[in-house]
Amino acid sequence: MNPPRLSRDSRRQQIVDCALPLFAQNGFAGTTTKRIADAAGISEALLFKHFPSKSAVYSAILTDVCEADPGLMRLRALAPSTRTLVIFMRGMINWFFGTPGPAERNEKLRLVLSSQLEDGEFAQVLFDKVEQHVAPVFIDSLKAAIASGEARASEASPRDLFWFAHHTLSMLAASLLPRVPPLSFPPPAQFEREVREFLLRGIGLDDAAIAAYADCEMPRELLSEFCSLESA
Amino acid sequence: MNPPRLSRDSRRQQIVDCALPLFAQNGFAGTTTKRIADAAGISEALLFKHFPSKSAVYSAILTDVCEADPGLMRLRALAPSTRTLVIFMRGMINWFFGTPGPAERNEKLRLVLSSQLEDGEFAQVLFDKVEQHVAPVFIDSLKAAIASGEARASEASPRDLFWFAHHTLSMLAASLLPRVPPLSFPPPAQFEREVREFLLRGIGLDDAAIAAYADCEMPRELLSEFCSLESA
DNA sequence: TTGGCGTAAGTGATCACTTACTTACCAGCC
DNA sequence: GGCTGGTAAGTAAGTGATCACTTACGCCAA
Repeated sequence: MNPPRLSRDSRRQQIVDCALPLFAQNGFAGTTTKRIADAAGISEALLFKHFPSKSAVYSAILTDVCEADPGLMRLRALAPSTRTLVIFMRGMINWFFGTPGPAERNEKLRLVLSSQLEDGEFAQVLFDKVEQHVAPVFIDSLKAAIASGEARASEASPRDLFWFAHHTLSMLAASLLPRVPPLSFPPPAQFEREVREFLLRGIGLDDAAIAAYADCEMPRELLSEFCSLESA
Repeated sequence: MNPPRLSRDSRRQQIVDCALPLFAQNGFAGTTTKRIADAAGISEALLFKHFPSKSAVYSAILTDVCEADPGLMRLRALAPSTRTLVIFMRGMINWFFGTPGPAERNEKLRLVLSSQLEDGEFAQVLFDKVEQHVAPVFIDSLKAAIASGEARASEASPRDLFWFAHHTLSMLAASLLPRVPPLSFPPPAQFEREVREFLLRGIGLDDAAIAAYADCEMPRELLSEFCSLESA
């Protein structure tokens, strides 16, 4: 009958887990401590035994989301090449629009957008991580593609091009967040082809190279790596 | 000594004008009716004489922002061409990053992002307007560019390509919203060149055409048109 | 004189957060 | 094993502040 008594750590983690979707859905101001406590199945008093303030819960969520540094070494181990570049781009598109349940991804998107509407601190931490761990794969491969003649050089640095592509995908995903999306796009498979071509052309890849690697399959393991990786 | 008594319409408009930056900055839940009243220099009671609820003020803002249908006819009157396409793209980039005070633009950006984090209704209305009044210029010119051989056809429809470009710019602008932006980019002039090249390449424009129209000046009047137009 | 602009002073509800208290668990001692 | 005391998990019932929103009334121009 009684709910189980949890250890300090697991209770704290449970609160964070329960609060995450609430903050993501309703924003900081729109989320009440009562609703967090209810979601966790505890009293507000206990919530404040674990966290000194509502802000502390929010901060704990943000640092939590920034954790998790999975096997990105495997992706970094891939030799920089045009093929890796295309695989990378497909992986990134897949992360934003792919199948493995939009819940977690949408929560992160919402947190980033909320952060940008506020002080941007969380976005900064997250983008730093992406720039350190994700972007280099793209950058090295793009350089390799240019060197091999399969891509033209750009006005923009590979690093800037990475963020252009990343931001395009972020905003597209954001526009699909509402229950009734404000814009309609083609079905997933076609949509993926469209976006991929747009981005690969944008970063200077030649049409011949785009066509050549159009059907290279995503290594399954790498694809899943990518999903967890983007959360780094 | 007494504050001036305003007519119903002008008072109502004043309230909307004062509330807009508050909602844009703090979101719906984060904005209190007291702060709106203070910003307008009136009592809360008067606020509720003009609007039945806080939500009504918000709705009035959104419909207000969606109004204003300026001389977009002049832009539509431009003959569809590769040159018009490049001018259009520069105008769009300029609207997102240009000089005429980021205040108004940032407010609209914040409202759109907030809307996407909530029900997306406002974003839908705004995007509908853009698709009706802004996108056709782009679409027709891109078709013309393809027909003239200066652009390659894409997997994506010109309409989708327009939104890809628009979303890229939206997210870039959104990432620059926080006081301390989470990402740093080159100085404006260089940044504009980078983004323009990325987007024009992305929509399939040939490098030769990009270079050919690289220095075509923005007609001043059209540029300002564009600014007010994007709010349509 | 009177209709509508305008406000002072509230309303109950809900906010983040506390206080005072009970309950379960687990030592260490007999 | 039982008994027990200390500690931490957990809660009921608040706190004053602030929320969105009202009521009752003054005031001024037409």
